[in-house]
Amino acid sequence: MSTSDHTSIPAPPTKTRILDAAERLFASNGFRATSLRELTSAAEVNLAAVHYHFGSKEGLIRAVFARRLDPINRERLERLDTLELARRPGEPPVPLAGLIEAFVAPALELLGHPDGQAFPRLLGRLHSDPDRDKVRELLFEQFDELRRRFMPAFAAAAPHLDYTEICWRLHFVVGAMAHVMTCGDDLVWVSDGRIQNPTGREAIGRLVAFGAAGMLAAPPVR
Amino acid sequence: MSTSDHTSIPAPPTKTRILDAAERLFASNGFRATSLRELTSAAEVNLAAVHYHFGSKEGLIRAVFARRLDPINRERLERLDTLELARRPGEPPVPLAGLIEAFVAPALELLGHPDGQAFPRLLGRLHSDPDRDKVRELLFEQFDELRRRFMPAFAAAAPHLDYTEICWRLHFVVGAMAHVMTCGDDLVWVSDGRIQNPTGREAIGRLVAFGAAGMLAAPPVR
DNA sequence: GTCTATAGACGGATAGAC
DNA sequence: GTCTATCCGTCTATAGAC
Repeated sequence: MSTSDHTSIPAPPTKTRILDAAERLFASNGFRATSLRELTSAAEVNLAAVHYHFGSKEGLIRAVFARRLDPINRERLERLDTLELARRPGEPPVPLAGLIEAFVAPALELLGHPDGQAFPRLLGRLHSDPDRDKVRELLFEQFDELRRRFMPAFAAAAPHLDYTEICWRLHFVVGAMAHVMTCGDDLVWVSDGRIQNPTGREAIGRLVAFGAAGMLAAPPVR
Repeated sequence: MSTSDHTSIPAPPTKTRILDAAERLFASNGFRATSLRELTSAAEVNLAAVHYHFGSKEGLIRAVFARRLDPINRERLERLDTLELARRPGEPPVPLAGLIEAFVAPALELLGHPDGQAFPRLLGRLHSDPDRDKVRELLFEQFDELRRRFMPAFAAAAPHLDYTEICWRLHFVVGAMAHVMTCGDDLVWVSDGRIQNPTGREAIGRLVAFGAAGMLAAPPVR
């Protein structure tokens, strides 16, 4: 209070400035290709501040993921709760489209959002990134709970498929979702410019329609 | 001839040994994380041989992609030729499932193949890799031809969709395909071990069934 | 074509003053 | 909490002998 100017917007604290710059630079250039020197210059903080606040470069990337992923996965589970609580016993199971939307929407909604706009690239790339083991333990707990909650719901909603076929098709849905998060630019290219700035909202609607139809298809002959 | 032992299998030439090691290491650890020292040790060649044969590390990665991608994309176009030539004028268009298979099979078939087994990881990650610009020019020409040939075929096969909707759904199919190529391990995990060593053949059949059903779905309401 | 040796730059991490 | 200065390892690339 003593030295602050009560009319100016205070600059975010050092820790937040580092996280913001890290999210943006890791998303666009990758983890390994982003040096701490480049990162701290962009954040306008001292090089040593990263080690003070996060211990190491690896600790920083873990913090970057934790900050965004916690709320996303919490919302996924809350949406699933809502769907399941709205269903009375004896009624048909929660429909596939609802389950898919509960899973993909919380992640894709960040696409158009000004805050955390860069994070989807990072999250989508996570699945194929060679550095994913740096955040593996962090993610494992959360994703394991997602799996425990969503898999039975999908099994009930798709009684025409055996368990392995459901896994395959969810794998396809996750791949499509990740691709939208990482490669919006490719969409501009394949459409020859007819698609511009795809928003999270339209991505969600289209992916839910596509994914639900794919999940509903008869299983392929062996 | 003068010094070779005619009873032993000759070791592959230096250039091939470098390409093989590079493909394997780039696939598992990524481009930036793989040093030329590690690579040349694994290939049992001298460090300077990379620069002699490929000019630079960047030239090497371009050569790694060119070696595998040329035949894959050639086969995609040949399969499309076959489908279109088998169709007489006046008959219904080439079905969606056939088009999807023509596109995804040549890439996914490498999954179980002993030679070039590592390449799919590399290819699948390509879409989201921050280093993709290092091979962008190389890929652009080939993918542009794929787009020119496949897009009209999909448009004819999916008259219920407008052009942008087709682009979105192909984007989903490509994402699913890429995810299968990079993340077979995830499939083992989500299925709780019930799926082991997914082969290219079963991936193709399942993805074609899923993707064709997704493409056939009615477009979502705006 | 293949090797050794080394240049030249950059990386993450840390000590210690303030 | 923040800063400067620096350690020490690793990297790509190249020069030049063979």
